[in-house]
Amino acid sequence: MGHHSCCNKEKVKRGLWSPEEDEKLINYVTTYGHGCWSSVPRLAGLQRCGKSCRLRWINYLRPDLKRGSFSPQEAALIIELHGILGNRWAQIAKHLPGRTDNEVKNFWNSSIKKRFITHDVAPFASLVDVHNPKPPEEAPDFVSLNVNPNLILGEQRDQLYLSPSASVLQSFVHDADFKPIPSNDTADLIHHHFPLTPMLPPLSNTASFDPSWSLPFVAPQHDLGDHPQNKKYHVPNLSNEVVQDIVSDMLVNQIAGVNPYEFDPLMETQTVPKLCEILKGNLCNMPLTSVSLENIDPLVSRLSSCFPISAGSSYSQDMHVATNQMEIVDTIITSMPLSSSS
DNA sequence: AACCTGCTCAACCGCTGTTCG
DNA sequence: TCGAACAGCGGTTGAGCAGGT
Repeated sequence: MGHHSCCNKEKVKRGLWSPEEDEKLINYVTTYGHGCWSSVPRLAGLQRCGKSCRLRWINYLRPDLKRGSFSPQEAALIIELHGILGNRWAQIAKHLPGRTDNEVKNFWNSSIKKRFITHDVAPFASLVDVHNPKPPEEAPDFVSLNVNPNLILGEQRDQLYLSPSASVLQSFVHDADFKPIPSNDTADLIHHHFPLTPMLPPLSNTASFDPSWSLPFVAPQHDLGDHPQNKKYHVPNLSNEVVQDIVSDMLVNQIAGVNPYEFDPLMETQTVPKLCEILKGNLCNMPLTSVSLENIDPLVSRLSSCFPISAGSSYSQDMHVATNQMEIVDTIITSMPLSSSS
């Protein structure tokens, strides 16, 4: 098990980087550029291999790196992209400015993947499912809908059609306050709740909006039509507002311990701590004194609409419920530490 | 207080693809 | 065409930490 060729020539240091080493690397790269990485350690006066220097720079020292927890938008996009690209972390990271493949991979493995493993469920279908869809009787219930044809990663246009994957939508439909329609066709169910809407730019005036959310949005280029085979993939296009709402609902329902309908394995446990951090990160970006109703309005408005009115529930959408919702929001906010991330 | 367990994430490993002489 | 050097990627590891007992 030999080391990388550049590491064999002389004794090199391993393990965590010291601040002094970081400083040397930063000084060298910012002054001269990295050039050939194998020569960087010698020229920068470091007892490291070039590979280690490269990794340290790319994953940690690069000035354009974003720090802190993933925003709900980023989380949603990672889930979405992973459904299409699989474990191609570098490809996924390219769509997340300031994030590294390592970061995305760690986030996935620690926060997202586990909930699927826990329930022995394949989180997303691959592209194969698009091109070789199984007949309905062979396909698992949600797999055929897990592929989102509205998310287009076209190199020609370098633009995305962004809409949540069907799995996310299904989770949303389960979790939010939607009255199920009597249909076994989930696409119909989704379409019932999300009439086709053109893709809109992300909201820029909401507290939960992440300024780095800079993916270009374009109107849908085509419709998959009514062909029966296409129908199963015909997920409506959703505005980014709805994407944000979906993630907010995922957060709120779980944080509040709300389970409006039946137990949903896709939405249970494991992701809660991390998603709490995401919400925390967004809210804590505001000065504490400004955490007012106005600032959290998007979240509150979703709370108002998505809390359960299920059979057997005594809740109704009156002021009492609104008060309870606000108490929960307050609880969430006040329970958060003042700062997050490293 | 001590120990255990699980989680996070920086760093490493080993492989593949690309470049260049 | 070939092989060495290099860049880049995904999988894995392990130190450090937090929370539970």
